[in-house]
Formats: sequence, C-alpha cells, structure tokens
Amino acid sequence: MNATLTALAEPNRLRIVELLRDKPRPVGEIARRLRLRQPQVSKHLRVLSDAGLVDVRPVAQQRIYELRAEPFDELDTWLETFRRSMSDRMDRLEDLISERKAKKEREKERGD
Amino acid sequence: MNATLTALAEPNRLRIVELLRDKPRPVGEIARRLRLRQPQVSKHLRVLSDAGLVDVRPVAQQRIYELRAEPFDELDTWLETFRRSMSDRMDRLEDLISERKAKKEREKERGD
DNA sequence: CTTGAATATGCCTTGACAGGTATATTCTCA
DNA sequence: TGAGAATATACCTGTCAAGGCATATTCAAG
Repeated sequence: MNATLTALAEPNRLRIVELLRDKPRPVGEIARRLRLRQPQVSKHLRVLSDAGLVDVRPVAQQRIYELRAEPFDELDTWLETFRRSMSDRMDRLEDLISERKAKKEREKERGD
Repeated sequence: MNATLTALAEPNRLRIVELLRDKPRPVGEIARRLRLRQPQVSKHLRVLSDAGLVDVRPVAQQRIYELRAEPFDELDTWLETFRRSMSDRMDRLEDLISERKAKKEREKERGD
C-alpha cells in the first residue's frame, strides 16, 4: 500500500502510469511522448516494477511495460474504508453519544 | 492529485490519516497513540493540511484535526479511469486490431 | 499576570532520491 | 561477427524532506 503510494507520488512516474493506462508501451515510446530521457524512464519503470505496478514483456530488444491491476484494486479497497467512515459518519449523532460518555473517556484515553 | 499522493506517501502521515479515519483527534492524542514526538506530528499535520487532506478546529488550546472527504473522492474518481481501461481492456481483441494497423502506426508514431 | 498545558515553528543534520551523463548489456540483421 | 538500436545500470551531484531539539505561541485557570 505504502509502496504503491510512494511510487505514484513522483510526478513523472504518475505521468508514465497515466500513459500506460491507455495501453502497454516500450520504454523508448514513453520517453519520446513524455519528453524524458531514456535512462530516467528506465529508472522510473524500475521503481514502478519493484512496487508491483507494472509488468515487463520483452519483444526483441524492446521491453513492453504494462500496468498491473492488483495495486489499483488494493488502493480502491483501501479507499472504501474511508468512504464508509467519512460520508456516513453521522457526526451529529456520534457527538451526542460521545458527549454522554465524555467523562468516562477521559480516563480511558490514557491507556492506549 | 499529486499533492494528495505525495502527502499520503509518507509512512507516518499514512498512519495519522488512518487514525483520523475513525474520528477527529487532537495533536497530542495522535502523538501518544502513534508514539511520535509532538513536533513531528504537528509538521505532518501541516503537510496534510496544506494538501487539503485535513481540517483543523481549535478547542481551547487543543487543535482537533479531522479528515476532509474531497481528496479521497478525487482519488477514487481517478482510480475509476484505471478500472475502466484495465479490467475490460480486451487485450486480445485490441492486439488483433493493432496488428492489422501495425505498418501505418509505425510512421504515425514519430509525430506526437 | 504568572504558570503550565497544548501546539506550532525555527534551525540543524542527515539520508533518500531524481536528474545528467557515460557506459554496459542485449538483441537484430546484414 | 560487427554495427547499431533499445534498454539498463553506474556514478556523481544537488535538492528536498523528515527527524531531533529548543523555543515561541496560545490559551485556561488560579
């Protein structure tokens, strides 16, 4: 999860991922389209690969990189846990309940 | 989008966000629960705040931080564009079509 | 208005990481 | 096998960001 986020946090890497979203592409084409130097693209793809975000498939001297679905699925699953606890958090209700337990909470807070 | 990812990419910041997912909390409590020093927590919260991931609400000398929904919604929207183009990419079909256009592509590729 | 709690900020140091450039590696084809 | 295309890697350098620590700030209460 953290690996995924770290990999995507770099701007050029994000651009690469968004480019690969359309379809798999060889290194050279990525470099050309994004106006990046080939070595940097290779390095970024290495990071993305280590993070499990892309797969490689050699074709002659070319290396075709393509996105893997799993990390994005995981990200999505993770996001779900937020929509659940935020959108329908029923803040008001929770506050009312909390208020009644306020005094007891104060002591419990110390442990853990 | 990139701001969101960058903010979430830092491990301790991710822990803070996950802690706030349950409910809003003051700085001191976050520090205590995550066993982090208060200044670092304040700094991380600053970053999260600048990225629009959290809101602050002062209560006496305390500052209660809580998650904002928007960035997570955006992240979700962004992810959708991937599920669309990956899960149902119909790779085989696409490959067949591509193959037929292969020669023409080769020249077009140069421009753009 | 002094004290202490809760939090923010400033400064310093250090490590990680991205870009630049040269070079190694791998493969095709003549 | 030699040349050149496509890609990966090594090394150097500069930058930026996170942690540690001291200190400033803000607020409540006596």
